[in-house]
Amino acid sequence: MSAQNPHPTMRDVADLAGVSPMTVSRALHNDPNVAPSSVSAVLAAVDRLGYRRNEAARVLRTGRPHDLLGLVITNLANPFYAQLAVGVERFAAAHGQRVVIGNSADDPGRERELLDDFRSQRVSGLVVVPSGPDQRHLAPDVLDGVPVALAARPPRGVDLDCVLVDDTGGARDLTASLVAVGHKRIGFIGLPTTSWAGEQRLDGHLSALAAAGIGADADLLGSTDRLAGTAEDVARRLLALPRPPTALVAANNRITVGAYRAIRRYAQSTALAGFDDLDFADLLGQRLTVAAYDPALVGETAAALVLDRLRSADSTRQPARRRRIPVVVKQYRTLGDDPAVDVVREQS
Amino acid sequence: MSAQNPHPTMRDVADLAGVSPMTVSRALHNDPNVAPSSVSAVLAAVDRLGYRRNEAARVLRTGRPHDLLGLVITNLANPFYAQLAVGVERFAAAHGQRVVIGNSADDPGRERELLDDFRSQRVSGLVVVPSGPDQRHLAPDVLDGVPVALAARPPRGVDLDCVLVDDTGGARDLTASLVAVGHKRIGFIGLPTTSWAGEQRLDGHLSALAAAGIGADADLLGSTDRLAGTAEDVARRLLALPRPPTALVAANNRITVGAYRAIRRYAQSTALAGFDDLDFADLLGQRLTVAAYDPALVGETAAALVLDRLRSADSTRQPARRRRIPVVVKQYRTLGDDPAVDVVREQS
DNA sequence: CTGTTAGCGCATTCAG
DNA sequence: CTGAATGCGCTAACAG
Repeated sequence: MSAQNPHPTMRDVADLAGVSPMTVSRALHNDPNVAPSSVSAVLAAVDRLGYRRNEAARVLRTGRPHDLLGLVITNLANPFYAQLAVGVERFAAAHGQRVVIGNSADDPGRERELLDDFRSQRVSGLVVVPSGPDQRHLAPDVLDGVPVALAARPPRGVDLDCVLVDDTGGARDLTASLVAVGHKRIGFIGLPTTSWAGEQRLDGHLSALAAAGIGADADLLGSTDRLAGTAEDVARRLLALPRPPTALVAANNRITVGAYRAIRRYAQSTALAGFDDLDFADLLGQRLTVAAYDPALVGETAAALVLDRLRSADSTRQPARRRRIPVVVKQYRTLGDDPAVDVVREQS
Repeated sequence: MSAQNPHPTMRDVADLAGVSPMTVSRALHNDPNVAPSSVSAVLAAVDRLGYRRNEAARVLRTGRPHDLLGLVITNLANPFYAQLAVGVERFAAAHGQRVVIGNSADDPGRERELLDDFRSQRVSGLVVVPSGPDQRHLAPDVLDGVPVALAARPPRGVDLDCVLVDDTGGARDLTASLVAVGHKRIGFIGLPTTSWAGEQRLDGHLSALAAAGIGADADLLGSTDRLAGTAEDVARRLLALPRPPTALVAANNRITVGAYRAIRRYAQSTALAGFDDLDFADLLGQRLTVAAYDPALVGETAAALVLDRLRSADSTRQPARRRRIPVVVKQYRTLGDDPAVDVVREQS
């Protein structure tokens, strides 16, 4: 209860319990070869002193890493990555591991700093959303065997465990859902093509068109590079074409919102489909189709890959594994679609 | 480059550099009393071996805590707390501290576990979003002087540094903004009254009414307890009153969305104001007033309080401090308010 | 079942 | 400017 010695050690506990430090250590590790009477004496002393094992000493002595996972994320403020972090934390906690988080802000230099830090801390494993063009600095030999899994982006320049979203399949299904209801001129607003997801989602879109026998019209392919302007600008430009599209596909949630703005203003009959779920989708005055998946599952799966490697002895020898997170297409109706709309008051 | 000895020590570096471990230590600490030639020899050896200081050994030896802040959060999946975490991480990183995050899921038991863990890890400070009815377990003496700051919720049963949002003032201003445009019958949908923010926001609402000389009508006060049903249900009930309110105030973002649904369906002319900002507010088919603040600032401020205490020697002696995060009222127009609406295509 | 010995890697202290 | 000795708190490996 009362704090006198700020950090009592095993010695202190041992003295109070009238045993040796070794017995304390054993008792605290649930070693069966300790007399019950000793155990209770130790526990009592621990309680009285407020003793807490010094992790640093334990780590130093055993040479084993902390039960600590390092998570390097590009942007915790983005709900997608926040959810991913939730998934990592959840899985880690369920397996007795803590999580240290670092924000790389998509800066490869900062990413390296964080990795350095984490390794100095002797983390037992790493989950990384990589930011640079290449991940050779994450190769098993340079990491001295600390297991790592990439999340949301694929390894480049080296083969590593990774968890990816089914971008291509999701985008294909999204576009296919528009084709299925008769759309033939479908505009696409993509991410910068330098981004992995951007490339994949464009591929998916194009393959859906090809499968439907619709020729790709270059005029209908927009993207939100820095030059092209905001998603809303790009959408507006597409809607202003001589032969405008009857539907728009947006490559992520932010783009979907931009496209929505443009549609509401300039061409309200245009259909809209977007990658990523929107939790306020039913509040919009527009039907919306989305390609949805569970970002937390990405984190959970990545953590699972890391912990799995941690458990298996010859971790370094196993080949890199890939996991793919499924994407499903969902339709949202608007509030206005509800037959009950405008029924006004119930009683009154 | 090549990894041979998985964890080279100072000894290894010293041997390779042809100096003693002590010189390595000094060189790595930028001790001025080291010959430049030794420094460069050490640095070269470090680089060649991929040496990295063992934090556990350093911590053990110095007795000082890690440069590590523990963050206990109730729900990382909630954007509010995710932003708060961003703020903590940002401030910590700017001051050379890492952050360990744990999700308590609002469970006081889990919170204690996490705190225990963090203290075993010898974190240098703590930021906690407390979940229990009382925070005596965070008192300075039971924490042996590890500085702690509460975020988003006030201390109970003990006086601690804390950072709170100006719930009362924000709610007051929110309601006042409705009064200012002539509303006299204003419905309020609150949080469960057991919640700190719930209480404060209700207070603010009532004080705005009182200031305007509007008597509080109990019929117009709803809340989203478990019994009362969802926010949408409560809103609908208010709108169905014999003399329905002309405006609704929602006590947080989720409630705002529920109220919005009810208004769109049953009483579209009702004005709406809500606590918390909504990043898609302008997409709704309804003008909206919100009481907005910066959640990341809550985290930053809490981290600042902790680090400040860390720096000052006699930290325990200082009285507990309180910081209040300002809340501002913002008006959103809808897309439909835009004069450019329905201008259709630009060129065509 | 229990205790003793020894050393993990580093930084403080003191002596060159 | 440099090095040798010492011990932080803990636990593996060995005695009892």
